Amino acid sequence: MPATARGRRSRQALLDAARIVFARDGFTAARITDIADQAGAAHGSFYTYFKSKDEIFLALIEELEEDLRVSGRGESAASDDAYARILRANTEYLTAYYDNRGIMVVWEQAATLNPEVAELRSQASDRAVARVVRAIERMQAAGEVSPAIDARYAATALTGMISNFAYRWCLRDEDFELDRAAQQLSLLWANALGIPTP
Amino acid sequence: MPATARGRRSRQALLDAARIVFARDGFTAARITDIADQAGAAHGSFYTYFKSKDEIFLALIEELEEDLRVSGRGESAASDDAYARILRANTEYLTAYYDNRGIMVVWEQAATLNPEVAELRSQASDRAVARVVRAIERMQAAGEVSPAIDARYAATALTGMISNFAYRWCLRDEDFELDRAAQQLSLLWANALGIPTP
Amino acid sequence: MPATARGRRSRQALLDAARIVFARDGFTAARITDIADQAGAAHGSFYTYFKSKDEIFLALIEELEEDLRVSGRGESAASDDAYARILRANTEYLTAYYDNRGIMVVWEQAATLNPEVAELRSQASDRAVARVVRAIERMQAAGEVSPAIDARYAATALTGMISNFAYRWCLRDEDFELDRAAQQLSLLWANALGIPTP
Amino acid sequence: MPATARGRRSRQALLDAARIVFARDGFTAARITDIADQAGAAHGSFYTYFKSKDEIFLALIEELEEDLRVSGRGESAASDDAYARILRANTEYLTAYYDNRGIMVVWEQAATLNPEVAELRSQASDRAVARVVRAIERMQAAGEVSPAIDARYAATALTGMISNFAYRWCLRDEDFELDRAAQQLSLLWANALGIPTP
DNA sequence: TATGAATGAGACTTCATTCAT
DNA sequence: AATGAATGAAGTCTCATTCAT
Repeated sequence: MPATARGRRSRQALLDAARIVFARDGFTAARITDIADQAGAAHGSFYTYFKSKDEIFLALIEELEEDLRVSGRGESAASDDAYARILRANTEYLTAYYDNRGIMVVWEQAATLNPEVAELRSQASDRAVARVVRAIERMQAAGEVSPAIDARYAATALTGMISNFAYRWCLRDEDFELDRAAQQLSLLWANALGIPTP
Repeated sequence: MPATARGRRSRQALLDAARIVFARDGFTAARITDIADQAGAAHGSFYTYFKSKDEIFLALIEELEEDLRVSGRGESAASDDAYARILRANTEYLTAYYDNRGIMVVWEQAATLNPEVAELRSQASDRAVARVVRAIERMQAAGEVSPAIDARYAATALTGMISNFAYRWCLRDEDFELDRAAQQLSLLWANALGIPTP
Repeated sequence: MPATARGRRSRQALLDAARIVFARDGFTAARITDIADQAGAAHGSFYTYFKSKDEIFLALIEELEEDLRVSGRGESAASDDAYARILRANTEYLTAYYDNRGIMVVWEQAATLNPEVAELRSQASDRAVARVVRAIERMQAAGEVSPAIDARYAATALTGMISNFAYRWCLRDEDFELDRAAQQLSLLWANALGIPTP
Repeated sequence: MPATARGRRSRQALLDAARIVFARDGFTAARITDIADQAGAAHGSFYTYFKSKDEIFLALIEELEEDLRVSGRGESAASDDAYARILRANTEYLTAYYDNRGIMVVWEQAATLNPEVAELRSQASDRAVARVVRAIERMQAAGEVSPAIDARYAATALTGMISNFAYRWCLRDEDFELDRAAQQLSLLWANALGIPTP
């Protein structure tokens, strides 16, 4: 981290610029020059703060995950039933994805190009899968979900269903509505596991 | 198309080489030189048959889709029930994806880089979604699926669930088993729509 | 020269094609492939008859000069006065240039690129200059042209005036009229040398 | 334009190098590499300042025209008669052409290859023609030049006579003398229009 | 002779990264 | 810290010419 306030400002300007440029041009097509220009900095100044295009992208993703995590901190009343929890989680995810759709789509792209980005992407997925695995197993223990369901397969499939839906929606700007999507996806999710729905 | 048999052989050799190189190196890292080398041809010969890396990739995808379509021609006994049809379709899809996993994963990558590839990818998705939309609507008309389900949202979500599962499985070589995956995914799919399962 | 009639036909087809392609694309941009295509021949057949692009161009120029020489054989009545002879020569030159304007313009271009073509071009110029030098000297001997005129400078300048006019006219398709141009240029030419005009 | 003095020096070094290389090798044969080498710069540095060979050539021509314009600013005493003015203009033109003969000859070549260069070339010609047209019309109005002369045809022909003479002279390094050429060409020019000569 | 595929030298251009000021 | 110029590796593509059938 830069020592001076001025340095921190410059670094942040580059990060903000990178978010815009990556979202606009994609990972591959984005050029260091463009990011520096967008930040109002000289070409060479970029390297004062980041070693490479990959590095700034990783920093950007970290910042993004921080944002997503904060926005995901909805108050989950203990009294919520299973369906309500699913609905809220899906709504939050879709909202966050849509709000950051430019960079989310590029993240998927960058993950196909850079192993470290791929690793970050995988870890995020894995965390989500693990959370869902635990939830399913808890419900199976409580007799609320059939033992015929394999928690790991199901968690992978269902989280993938949500993230892929979000990706397609945002990538091609398809005509879906946020609330309806959250409701329909949650319905499918709950039905798939045999959880009662309203 | 080349006029002589020799020409057709050369072209095919380049396509075969491209499949290997793309699967090994990814779309971006693959170089024309490598493809020509792999095909045992001179550098310039590549350009006798293809104008660019993008063009040969598109040709490769067309060939691939042809292959997938052929392998998808399973005999569907009229007596099949809904679940059996879902299971067979999913099994076929996962099998084909796995058999071609190298190039399938690169296809996803290339789709993020080249608009024409993206278009092909989208069309393939759209066709699958459209098929499932029709099936759901038919079952809704027959009272087998609840009218609370929005066919378009559901078809997008469920096909996405399958293809995303296949992608993650093949991308990271995760420890899933083909038959179990097909069975679990089909179970989730059927449950989600309220279709009876064994 | 090809031994068989078929061979001679092929060679001529290539020459005709070359004239079209060179006139259309210019010397540099014209490709062997295009010439062969235009002639309805295979790419490789070109080399049965010509060693290179330069060679076919030289052959073409020879053919062209033959044509020009034939068309320049106007009957020059002995009774003609000097102005009439000048007018006829200029009219013939401009007519021939205009009729072959596509290739004439390319000839000028090719002369800047290929030494042999430049040599041919120079020889043609030199012949024209030499003819005019002789004519001026004859007229000076006869007291019809002032001895203050240097025949070599004048002949170079006046033939250049005509050919440059033709070049500009045809290159940019400028709005000049053949008869008026011939008349005006001849008037300038005759005046320049002090030869009586009508 | 470069922001720093160092940048401007580098750009100028490339322009100077280009002038040498183009004059030596011609437009087509000149390579970017050679220009960079000649300027003592790295290959890639060329592209810091110019997008292509065409672009640097155009910049070079602009610089050249600036030079020519400056050198053409001879003091024209109002007392000059028509012949004196013609003689001075021709002397200046031939001098400038000869001094820059290397690049002037290449300019003619490049004009046959690049439309933008051709356009610049044409504009320069057109300006010269327009100036002469006005001069002739003025003299016709004053009764000094016969109305039988068509000003546009004559101006095109006479300026072409001069420039073509210069071109041939410099292209083949023909044995002409600057002063004698200027005097002879001016004599022909004046005679052609019926202007009194010494 | 005709064909069309094969070859490979050679030029151009991009842009991430380094460096001098 | 900031600037902007300098570097050069790396890859693409063209096309005249050669060759095998």
